[in-house]
Amino acid sequence: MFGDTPKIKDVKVAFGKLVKTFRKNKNLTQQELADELSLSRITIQNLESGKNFTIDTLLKTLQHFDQLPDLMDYLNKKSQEQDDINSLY
Amino acid sequence: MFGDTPKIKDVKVAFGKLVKTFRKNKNLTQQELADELSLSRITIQNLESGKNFTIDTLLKTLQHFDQLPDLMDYLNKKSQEQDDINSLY
DNA sequence: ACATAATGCATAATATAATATTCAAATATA
DNA sequence: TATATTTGAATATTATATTATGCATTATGT
Repeated sequence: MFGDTPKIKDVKVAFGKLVKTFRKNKNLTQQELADELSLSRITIQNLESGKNFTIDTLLKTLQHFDQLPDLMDYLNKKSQEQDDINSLY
Repeated sequence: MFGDTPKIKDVKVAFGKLVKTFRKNKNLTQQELADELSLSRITIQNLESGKNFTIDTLLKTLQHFDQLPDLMDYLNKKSQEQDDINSLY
Protein backbone atom coordinates (compact mmCIF):
# COMPACT_ATOMS: atom_id res chain seq x y z
CA MET A 1 0.00 0.00 0.00
CA PHE A 2 2.66 2.53 1.08
CA GLY A 3 5.75 0.41 0.44
CA ASP A 4 7.92 0.94 3.48
CA THR A 5 8.14 4.73 3.25
CA PRO A 6 4.78 6.19 4.26
CA LYS A 7 4.51 9.96 4.15
CA ILE A 8 3.36 12.12 7.04
CA LYS A 9 0.01 12.59 5.31
CA ASP A 10 -0.38 8.82 5.04
CA VAL A 11 0.10 8.39 8.80
CA LYS A 12 -2.40 11.14 9.59
CA VAL A 13 -4.94 9.53 7.29
CA ALA A 14 -4.26 6.17 8.95
CA PHE A 15 -4.91 7.68 12.39
CA GLY A 16 -8.14 9.16 11.03
CA LYS A 17 -9.37 5.93 9.52
CA LEU A 18 -8.59 4.09 12.75
CA VAL A 19 -10.57 6.56 14.84
CA LYS A 20 -13.47 6.33 12.40
CA THR A 21 -13.41 2.53 12.68
CA PHE A 22 -13.41 2.71 16.47
CA ARG A 23 -16.34 5.12 16.36
CA LYS A 24 -18.37 3.09 13.86
CA ASN A 25 -17.81 -0.12 15.82
CA LYS A 26 -19.47 1.54 18.78
CA ASN A 27 -22.27 3.02 16.65
CA LEU A 28 -21.43 6.59 17.56
CA THR A 29 -21.98 9.65 15.39
CA GLN A 30 -19.23 12.27 15.12
CA GLN A 31 -21.41 14.56 17.23
CA GLU A 32 -21.90 11.96 19.96
CA LEU A 33 -18.18 11.23 20.15
CA ALA A 34 -17.38 14.94 20.18
CA ASP A 35 -19.83 15.50 23.05
CA GLU A 36 -18.36 12.68 25.11
CA LEU A 37 -14.86 14.12 24.64
CA SER A 38 -15.89 17.78 25.07
CA LEU A 39 -14.67 18.51 21.56
CA SER A 40 -16.50 19.92 18.55
CA ARG A 41 -17.76 17.75 15.72
CA ILE A 42 -15.46 19.64 13.38
CA THR A 43 -12.40 18.63 15.38
CA ILE A 44 -13.46 14.97 15.10
CA GLN A 45 -14.05 15.49 11.41
CA ASN A 46 -10.58 17.02 10.92
CA LEU A 47 -9.02 14.17 12.87
CA GLU A 48 -10.83 11.53 10.82
CA SER A 49 -9.99 13.19 7.50
CA GLY A 50 -6.23 13.54 8.02
CA LYS A 51 -5.98 17.27 8.70
CA ASN A 52 -3.52 18.62 11.25
CA PHE A 53 -4.61 18.26 14.89
CA THR A 54 -3.08 18.31 18.37
CA ILE A 55 -1.75 15.39 20.35
CA ASP A 56 -4.32 16.15 23.06
CA THR A 57 -7.15 15.68 20.56
CA LEU A 58 -5.69 12.38 19.39
CA LEU A 59 -4.97 11.04 22.88
CA LYS A 60 -8.36 12.02 24.29
CA THR A 61 -9.92 10.07 21.44
CA LEU A 62 -7.66 7.04 21.82
CA GLN A 63 -8.26 7.07 25.57
CA HIS A 64 -12.00 6.85 24.95
CA PHE A 65 -11.44 3.63 23.03
CA ASP A 66 -9.03 2.22 25.65
CA GLN A 67 -6.00 2.47 23.37
CA LEU A 68 -3.61 4.22 25.76
CA PRO A 69 -2.18 1.05 27.34
CA ASP A 70 -1.21 -0.48 23.99
CA LEU A 71 0.19 2.82 22.76
CA MET A 72 2.24 3.14 25.95
CA ASP A 73 3.55 -0.38 25.42
CA TYR A 74 4.59 0.58 21.91
CA LEU A 75 6.47 3.65 23.16
CA ASN A 76 8.14 1.69 25.94
CA LYS A 77 9.32 -0.93 23.46
CA LYS A 78 10.72 1.81 21.25
CA SER A 79 12.53 3.41 24.18
CA GLN A 80 13.91 0.05 25.22
CA GLU A 81 15.30 -0.71 21.77
CA GLN A 82 16.94 2.71 21.65
CA ASP A 83 18.49 2.20 25.06
CA ASP A 84 19.77 -1.18 23.88
CA ILE A 85 21.38 0.41 20.81
CA ASN A 86 23.00 3.02 23.01
CA SER A 87 24.43 0.53 25.51
CA LEU A 88 26.30 -1.26 22.74
CA TYR A 89 28.95 1.47 22.65
CA MET B 1 5.35 2.26 36.26
CA PHE B 2 1.88 3.33 35.07
CA GLY B 3 0.00 0.13 35.86
CA ASP B 4 -2.19 -0.47 32.80
CA THR B 5 -4.02 2.86 32.86
CA PRO B 6 -1.60 5.55 31.71
CA LYS B 7 -2.94 9.10 31.61
CA ILE B 8 -2.79 11.38 28.59
CA LYS B 9 0.02 13.31 30.23
CA ASP B 10 1.99 10.09 30.71
CA VAL B 11 1.78 9.30 27.00
CA LYS B 12 2.87 12.79 26.02
CA VAL B 13 5.84 12.54 28.39
CA ALA B 14 6.67 9.12 26.91
CA PHE B 15 6.66 10.58 23.39
CA GLY B 16 8.92 13.36 24.62
CA LYS B 17 11.40 11.04 26.30
CA LEU B 18 11.52 8.86 23.19
CA VAL B 19 12.28 11.83 20.94
CA LYS B 20 14.97 12.98 23.33
CA THR B 21 16.53 9.52 23.27
CA PHE B 22 16.50 9.48 19.47
CA ARG B 23 18.12 12.89 19.41
CA LYS B 24 20.80 12.07 21.98
CA ASN B 25 21.68 8.81 20.22
CA LYS B 26 22.51 10.85 17.13
CA ASN B 27 24.40 13.50 19.16
CA LEU B 28 22.12 16.31 18.05
CA THR B 29 21.29 19.43 20.05
CA GLN B 30 17.70 20.66 20.22
CA GLN B 31 18.73 23.54 17.96
CA GLU B 32 20.30 21.25 15.37
CA LEU B 33 17.26 19.00 15.27
CA ALA B 34 14.96 22.01 15.06
CA ASP B 35 16.95 23.41 12.13
CA GLU B 36 16.83 20.13 10.23
CA LEU B 37 13.06 19.97 10.68
CA SER B 38 12.45 23.69 10.04
CA LEU B 39 10.99 24.02 13.53
CA SER B 40 12.02 26.22 16.43
CA ARG B 41 14.06 24.96 19.36
CA ILE B 42 11.15 25.81 21.62
CA THR B 43 8.84 23.49 19.70
CA ILE B 44 11.34 20.64 20.16
CA GLN B 45 11.60 21.56 23.82
CA ASN B 46 7.82 21.51 24.25
CA LEU B 47 7.64 18.17 22.48
CA GLU B 48 10.36 16.65 24.67
CA SER B 49 8.85 17.97 27.89
CA GLY B 50 5.31 16.67 27.40
CA LYS B 51 3.52 19.90 26.52
CA ASN B 52 0.74 19.93 23.94
CA PHE B 53 1.91 19.85 20.30
CA THR B 54 0.56 19.09 16.85
CA ILE B 55 0.61 15.76 15.05
CA ASP B 56 2.65 17.41 12.27
CA THR B 57 5.40 18.31 14.75
CA LEU B 58 5.44 14.76 16.12
CA LEU B 59 5.40 13.06 12.71
CA LYS B 60 8.08 15.32 11.21
CA THR B 61 10.29 14.36 14.15
CA LEU B 62 9.52 10.65 13.98
CA GLN B 63 10.10 10.72 10.23
CA HIS B 64 13.57 12.16 10.80
CA PHE B 65 14.41 9.11 12.92
CA ASP B 66 12.85 6.66 10.40
CA GLN B 67 9.99 5.74 12.69
CA LEU B 68 7.11 6.17 10.25
CA PRO B 69 7.17 2.61 8.85
CA ASP B 70 6.91 1.01 12.30
CA LEU B 71 4.22 3.46 13.37
CA MET B 72 2.28 2.71 10.21
CA ASP B 73 2.57 -1.02 10.94
CA TYR B 74 1.17 -0.40 14.40
CA LEU B 75 -1.81 1.52 13.00
CA ASN B 76 -2.44 -1.12 10.35
CA LYS B 77 -2.44 -3.86 12.99
CA LYS B 78 -4.91 -1.85 15.06
CA SER B 79 -7.18 -1.34 12.07
CA GLN B 80 -6.98 -5.02 11.23
CA GLU B 81 -7.97 -6.10 14.72
CA GLN B 82 -10.90 -3.69 14.69
CA ASP B 83 -12.05 -5.01 11.33
CA ASP B 84 -11.80 -8.54 12.72
CA ILE B 85 -13.96 -7.63 15.71
CA ASN B 86 -16.51 -6.07 13.39
CA SER B 87 -16.73 -9.07 11.07
CA LEU B 88 -17.68 -11.35 13.98
CA TYR B 89 -21.25 -10.01 13.94
C1' DA C 1 38.12 26.54 38.34
C1' DC C 2 37.02 28.52 34.10
C1' DA C 3 34.96 29.09 29.60
C1' DT C 4 31.69 27.39 26.36
C1' DA C 5 27.77 25.15 25.00
C1' DA C 6 23.23 23.35 25.82
C1' DT C 7 18.93 23.41 28.06
C1' DG C 8 14.85 25.25 30.74
C1' DC C 9 11.74 28.85 31.25
C1' DA C 10 9.76 33.21 31.04
C1' DT C 11 7.34 37.12 27.87
C1' DA C 12 5.24 38.83 23.67
C1' DA C 13 4.00 38.38 18.62
C1' DT C 14 2.36 35.47 14.89
C1' DA C 15 0.43 31.33 12.75
C1' DT C 16 -2.85 28.05 13.03
C1' DA C 17 -5.87 24.54 15.52
C1' DA C 18 -10.42 24.55 17.65
C1' DT C 19 -14.84 26.30 17.53
C1' DA C 20 -19.69 27.96 16.04
C1' DT C 21 -22.68 28.35 12.31
C1' DT C 22 -24.68 27.32 7.98
C1' DC C 23 -25.66 24.64 3.88
C1' DA C 24 -25.15 20.89 0.51
C1' DA C 25 -24.27 16.11 -0.27
C1' DA C 26 -24.38 11.65 1.19
C1' DT C 27 -26.44 7.81 4.16
C1' DA C 28 -29.46 5.65 6.64
C1' DT C 29 -34.42 4.56 7.98
C1' DA C 30 -39.41 3.94 7.34
C1' DT D 1 -39.57 6.82 -2.83
C1' DA D 2 -39.75 9.93 0.77
C1' DT D 3 -37.93 11.53 5.15
C1' DA D 4 -34.67 12.07 8.60
C1' DT D 5 -30.01 11.68 9.95
C1' DT D 6 -25.26 12.03 9.28
C1' DT D 7 -21.36 13.81 7.16
C1' DG D 8 -18.37 17.05 4.30
C1' DA D 9 -17.12 21.57 3.54
C1' DA D 10 -17.21 26.60 3.64
C1' DT D 11 -16.66 31.13 6.43
C1' DA D 12 -15.68 33.82 10.58
C1' DT D 13 -14.21 34.03 15.44
C1' DT D 14 -11.68 32.36 19.43
C1' DA D 15 -8.20 29.66 21.64
C1' DT D 16 -3.76 28.08 21.50
C1' DA D 17 0.51 26.08 19.21
C1' DT D 18 4.56 28.07 17.17
C1' DT D 19 7.89 31.35 17.09
C1' DA D 20 11.55 34.97 18.48
C1' DT D 21 14.08 36.88 22.11
C1' DG D 22 16.35 37.15 26.43
C1' DC D 23 18.21 35.29 30.65
C1' DA D 24 19.12 31.82 34.34
C1' DT D 25 20.52 27.13 35.16
C1' DT D 26 22.86 23.09 33.95
C1' DA D 27 26.01 20.27 31.64
C1' DT D 28 30.52 19.65 28.82
C1' DG D 29 35.15 20.11 28.09
C1' DT D 30 39.91 22.24 28.60
